[in-house]
Parts: sequence; C-alpha cells; structure tokens
Amino acid sequence: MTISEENYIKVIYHLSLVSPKGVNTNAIAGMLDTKASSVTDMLKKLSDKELVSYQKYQGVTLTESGFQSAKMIVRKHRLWEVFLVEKLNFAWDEVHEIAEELEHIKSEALINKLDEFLEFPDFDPHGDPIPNANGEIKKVNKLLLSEAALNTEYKCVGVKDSSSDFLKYLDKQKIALGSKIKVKEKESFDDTLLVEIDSRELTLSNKIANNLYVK
Amino acid sequence: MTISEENYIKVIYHLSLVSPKGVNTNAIAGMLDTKASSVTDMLKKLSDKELVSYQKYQGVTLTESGFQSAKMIVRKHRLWEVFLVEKLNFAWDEVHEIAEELEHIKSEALINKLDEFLEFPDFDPHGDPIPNANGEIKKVNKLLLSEAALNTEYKCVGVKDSSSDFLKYLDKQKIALGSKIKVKEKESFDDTLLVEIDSRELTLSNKIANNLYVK
DNA sequence: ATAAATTTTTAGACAAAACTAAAAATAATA
DNA sequence: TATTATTTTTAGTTTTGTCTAAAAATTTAT
Ligand SMILES: [Mn+2]
Ligand SMILES: [Mn+2]
Ligand SMILES: [Mn+2]
Ligand SMILES: [Mn+2]
Repeated sequence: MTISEENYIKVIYHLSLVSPKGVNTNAIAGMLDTKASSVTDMLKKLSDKELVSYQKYQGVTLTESGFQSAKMIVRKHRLWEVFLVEKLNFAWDEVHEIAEELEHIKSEALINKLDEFLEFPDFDPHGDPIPNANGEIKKVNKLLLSEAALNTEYKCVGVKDSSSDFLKYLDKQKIALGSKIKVKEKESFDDTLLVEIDSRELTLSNKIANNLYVK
Repeated sequence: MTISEENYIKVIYHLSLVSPKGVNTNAIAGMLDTKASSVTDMLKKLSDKELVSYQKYQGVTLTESGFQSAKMIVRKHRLWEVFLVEKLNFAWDEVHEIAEELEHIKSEALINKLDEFLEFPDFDPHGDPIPNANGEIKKVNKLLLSEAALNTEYKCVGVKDSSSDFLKYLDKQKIALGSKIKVKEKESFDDTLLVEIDSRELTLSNKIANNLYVK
C-alpha cells in the first residue's frame, strides 16, 4: 500500500465508525483536503485491491482486509503518539502531525517492539484505544461530560476533539486525563456546567462538555 | 524535499566523500538501483533547486545547502539506528532498512528530542559519526584493521561494510564495537591475520580486516 | 411529479518519478 | 589519430495521484 492509499483507508475507517452503512465521497474529500473527483479515482483503485466495497453513487465500506489494514495504521499512529508523549516529552497537542508521518513506516517488527518498549499501552495520549497486534480493541464505557449525571464522580478518560486549541485549553484549566470530575450544576438556559475538578470549581461551556469523555 | 530527492542527496553525499571532484551519474544509479537516465532527470531538478552543481557530462557536487541537507538526513538515519538498537533491542544488522524509512520523517523537533532522549550519541551502532544539530561531525582517527601495526592493542570502533552478512559474521566471532584487538601475525601470502580479541585467538581473512575499523 | 440543488462520476490534463531505446559526448584502445 | 567502447543525455512512455470542467445520477424542494 502506498502512503496515499493508507491515508484513504484510515479516513474511511474513521468515517465508517460514524456512518457504518457507507461513507460518502464528499466526506472523504473533506477529511483528506482533496477533491471529490480524486476520491472517486482512488476508490476504484482500492476496490480493485479489494480493500473496499464500492459501487458508484452508493458510498463505500471497508472489506475485512481493508478493516484490518486500517486498524494496523491506527495502531501505529497511536503507539507513536504514546512514544512521543511518554518518552520524548512532547505535549499531547504536538504529536498528531508527527504521528501522521510515522504511521506509514512499514516494519511490523518495529511496531511490535515499540509496543513492548511502551509496555503495551491500551490508550493513546488522547484516550483513544490502541488496537493490539491482532487488531483487537479494548472497549470502554465512556460518555461525554455533557451526558454525565449530576453529583457523581467521574474520571476524565479522553477527548473527542483533539485539536491543539482544545487540548491547550484543557492544559490551561489543568484538566488532564485521569482528573476526577463531578458535575455540581447544569445551567438549563445554555447547558453550562459548574464542575469540581480535583477539588477546584470550574465553569465549563457546553461545547467543552461535548468534547470531553468521562467514565 | 521529496523522499526521492532526499535519497538522491544522501547518495551524492556518500559518494562525494570518496570522489570529491564530482560524482558520476552511473555511480548514483548503481547506489539507488535505478537507471542513469532517471538520475540525469533528477540531477536537473536538484540543480534547479540549487542543491547540487551540475553540468552535463561533468559529474555533480553538492552545494553548501545540499551538503547541509545531506548531513541532516544522515543525522536522522543514524539517530534512528541508535534508537532501534539501544531502546528497541534490534540487532545491529536489522536496523538499516528501517532507518532508511525513518530518516525521511520531517519534524526537526522530533529529531532533536530523540537526540536528547538518546543522550546525544556521537556514533551509530556501526561506528559511523552522527552529525549534531548544526551538522558538525566528530572526526575520529580510525584505521582499517588491515593497516594496523603488529602487536599493538587497538579497539574495534566501526565497520566499513555494514551488510547483514558481515555483521552476523562478527556476531558469530563475538567481535563487537568496543572489543580489544591485537594483530599477532600477518601471513605474507594472503594477508590473513592472526589476532587476539578479548583474550581469544582468531584467524581473520584480509577481506574481514579490510572492513573493520580500529583505533 | 417536476424542477432545482447537490453529490458523484467522467473526461482530459498535469507533475513527479520512473522506464526503454536511441543519440550524443567522452574515454579508452589500436 | 582514428576507431571502438563506455558513459551520459535526450526523446518519448508509463504509473501514481492530483486537478478542473462538464456530465450524469441522486436528493431535496416546489
Ligand atoms: Mn492523532
Ligand atoms: Mn491520538
Ligand atoms: Mn544505515
Ligand atoms: Mn549505520
């Protein structure tokens, strides 16, 4: 697989978690910052290689083989992110772009040795699960902070939006994965939350609450 | 720079250490396992980007900017090799191919953090010097074992040939970088050496002696 | 149900990096 | 020096991945 093919497969994987019946050409184009016509061309090629099932105008889904490949790319991406944060001391908002490149390094021995070196982590720095060498993914019952019950203690376990802006905002508010969090009040007008985080009180907008996973 | 351009620049760098007056088209083609015509095409492009000085039929040399770029690629290659051996426990004959891919990862922050993580190594697992962030290379007065004086204690500090075959042969003979080595006798007929390595006696062919650096 | 809007695909073109075959320049040899 | 051999370059293709513009299919709205 070329780097470009891998990027398409990965994007189709992520989109099909949201639209499992079939992923739109335009959605793929949007994610890859390319044109719909380019996507159509690539879908034909991926279909020839039996990585996707594609019938024109009907959207696209991954085949079993495409699904497996996608998970291996995601595995590499997330393991490299762990490496960058845990070993090289990058901040969690700095690692995604670099991992976008590292995820295309071919060696299977490399990724398995890296996994071992990192002591087989289950989650990446953003709380996303890391598929193991067989492609198995540990399922976690997380929910968005916006859906959390009042006066119940949760733990921050992941972010939905992992843009640098959002991650830096969390840093500024000293909200990290692992922080204890409890919703004390919910403003009915705009769903603003009054929360207690590690015994500090904070006000969080609904937008924030919609992008923070808790458990 | 594309990956292909980087590979050309790196090969021209290595070849120009041997032929500083100008590197031949055919030599480049040989190293990159491509055709001379492809090399000519690329030399024009590199010349347009002022990474090389090129006049047709006259061979090619790196410009200052090309030279600096080449050293940064070599820096990345060798730092990754150290990482693979020191941290991921790869054998020294397994790392070159993987480093061939890793050397093209773009981030400068990454390579400098990796350098720090590895505690700023001066040499890679094959004894080759690692340029620092400014492109400076530590010069070492090493010589080939075949040129070593008799009955003088040396230390193995590098290999000239770093093919898997040669490296595995050294492993089998328990010759590693850092081993103490002394030439006891030199057979005048075929230059075979009788050496003492870490207090074991061994017979080494001239071909071996011509590919092992000592100091 | 028809028309309008949107999405998707096709057709044709382009740049990068490779190739083959043939021509041109340079180097080696008689 | 003239001839031959080798090296290098040019000319013309190919493949991959992209693009624009236009056509076709599908979806939405009237
Ligand atoms: Mn990421
Ligand atoms: Mn991540
Ligand atoms: Mn190497
Ligand atoms: Mn090396």
